[in-house]
Order: sequence, then C-alpha cells, then structure tokens
Amino acid sequence: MMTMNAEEIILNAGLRPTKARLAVLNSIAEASSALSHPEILEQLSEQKEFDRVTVYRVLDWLTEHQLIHRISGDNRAWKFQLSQQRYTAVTSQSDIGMLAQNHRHAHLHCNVCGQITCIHELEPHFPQAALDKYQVGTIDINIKGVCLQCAGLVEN
Amino acid sequence: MMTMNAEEIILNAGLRPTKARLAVLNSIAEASSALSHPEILEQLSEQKEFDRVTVYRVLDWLTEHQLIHRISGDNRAWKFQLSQQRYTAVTSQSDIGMLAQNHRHAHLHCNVCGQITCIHELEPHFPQAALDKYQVGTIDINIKGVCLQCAGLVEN
DNA sequence: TTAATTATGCAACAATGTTGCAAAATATAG
DNA sequence: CTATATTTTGCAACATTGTTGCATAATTAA
Repeated sequence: MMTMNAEEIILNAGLRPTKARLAVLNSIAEASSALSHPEILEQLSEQKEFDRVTVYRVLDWLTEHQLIHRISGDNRAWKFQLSQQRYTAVTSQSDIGMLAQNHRHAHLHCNVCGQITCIHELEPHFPQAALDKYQVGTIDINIKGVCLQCAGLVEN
Repeated sequence: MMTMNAEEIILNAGLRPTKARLAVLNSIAEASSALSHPEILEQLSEQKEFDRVTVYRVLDWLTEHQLIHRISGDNRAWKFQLSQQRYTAVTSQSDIGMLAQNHRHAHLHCNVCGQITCIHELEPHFPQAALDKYQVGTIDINIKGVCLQCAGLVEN
C-alpha cells in the first residue's frame, strides 16, 4: 500500500482536481488529527484565500466521493479526516476487506486538547446476525478520553 | 426497578421540579424515540407555550443532572432521551453496575423514518486495558440502519 | 413578611451551514 | 483552434441551531 498525495488521490479516483480541492485535501492529509471547517479555512489562508462557501462545497464533494469522512464533534460542527481506503492503493484481497470495515473504526475525542484521532485498539466486533437484522451501514464510535500525547505516554 | 413519572424522577434526584421541567421531561419520557428541541417545542405547544430559550435551558439542566442524555443527530442537532439509570430506581448491586455502563449503549439511526432508538443487541465489549490506557469516559455508538418497524419485522 | 435566590421570557447575538445566481474556469464538440 | 456547454467559484442573502444579557416573575430562605 503506497501513500499518495492529494492530486494522486483525486486522479486515482477518476475525479477532477481543482486548486481548491487540492488545497483542502492537502490540509486534511497532512493533519495529524481531524480538522474542522474553520481550521481548514485558516490553514488555507496562509497560502491562498478561498471563499468559505467554496470550502464547504469542497468538503461536501470530498465526503460524497469518500475521499474523506466526517466525524461529529461536540459543538455540533463536523471534523474531517482522510479516508484510509482511498488514501492507500488497494492492491490485495485483504486490503479490500479493510475497505468495507473502514467506517467501523473508533474516534477518540481528547478531553484535554480537543483533538480527534482514530484508535484501532477499540474497534469492536458486532454479531453479524444483529448487523443483518438492522441492515447496518455505517457505525460511528465516539469515545471521550485522553489521547496518548496529553497523557504523556508518547512524546509529541 | 419501577417506572416513575416526570415529577417522581426529579424529586427522586433531589432536584426542584418546575412546570417547564415537568412538561419537557414528560414529553421525553413518553416518546418512543429520541426527540429534538423543535420536536419537543411543538409537543409542548399543544398544552402550554414555553419560550424556546427556556426549553433549551431545561434540556441543558436535565442533561447536566443526567436525567436525560444527548445523542448527536445527523443534521448537527441534538436529540434527547431519558437516561435509563435515573428512570429506574437503583435497588440492587447489579443495577449500580448498569448505571456506570449506561452511556455505553448504541443508538440506531433509522435511514427510513429518521428515528433514533436504543439497541442493546449491538452493545460492544471493549478490552479494559485499552479503556484504562485512554482514560475512557463516555462512548457514543451511532449506527445507521433500518429500525424494526420500518423493516416490517414488528408492528407499530 | 421581607430578602435572596432561581427560573422564565424577550431581544439580540453567535456559530455553522445552505441556496441562488452571476462570473470565471474548464472541458467538449465542431 | 474556436465556440459552446458544463462545472467550479465567489458573493450575498438566508436558514438552523444554540447562547447570552438582562429585566421580570416565581420560588425559597431568613
């Protein structure tokens, strides 16, 4: 599985890259945690100004095409993160398996720094019978706790 | 464990009941699924009008005192539901155990009718080591699927 | 009964996101 | 390559959800 940059990600998905899309996707791809709309806007303002509506539309577009995914923050605002399945090229059968499971991972909302990151240690298994019974699609798991940086368990 | 009405719930928690609080809590207690602020306002308007700000404040108050809990809806709006641990009197050691686990249950967001209901079949177990490592507090599990009514598996 | 505290209503504000429409950019057809 | 069609962007206005300040009403405490 090889890492791609923003342009490769979009082209690889057979979609049209534009300056705004590349800029937004780059911000998200380089971030170590999920970013909110205002955070992305601020990052972008360092290089080139895009209209806030454009950024909203780009975020919608990227989400719709599953290049990124949305996480519901506390303050009724979305945060956005790269979708792992698109960020990595699918080259083997096991990768394809991961793809379907992608939206089943957990997000840790740090009570100290407020950042949202993926954690795979708390990825639960659900009985297939129940998943079928309720025709389950996506599962969002939002966990409040303290991230490893803030707990001092890992240097930043 | 016995079911209580709105007034008993508030008194039982050692808190002060008011007309607004009783009306809001009653709406929530009688609903079969989680209610949003506008849904509650509309229900209340049938009997007595309360200011929307008052209802917001009552919802905050009820949440703060853990008589209800908030579920993040799709449209960046909260939905509110009775907290089971307060709705039932704690009478045994096993009940107390349930209390701590209360915020670990899953919510089913029905793709057809839009209602949000609790489902306990999809209540996952997490390894205690990971919970400790991240100092985990609440865990919100939001599952998108089709509820039993909409699937025709149960009559309404 | 009076004073203090708490709850409510109203107005204004704030944050987040959406829609309509014209101009700019890009792709497609000839 | 040029002309036309399509898509993207920017701007303004609007919509939804929630919050804050402050005066009045209601409740509690002295």
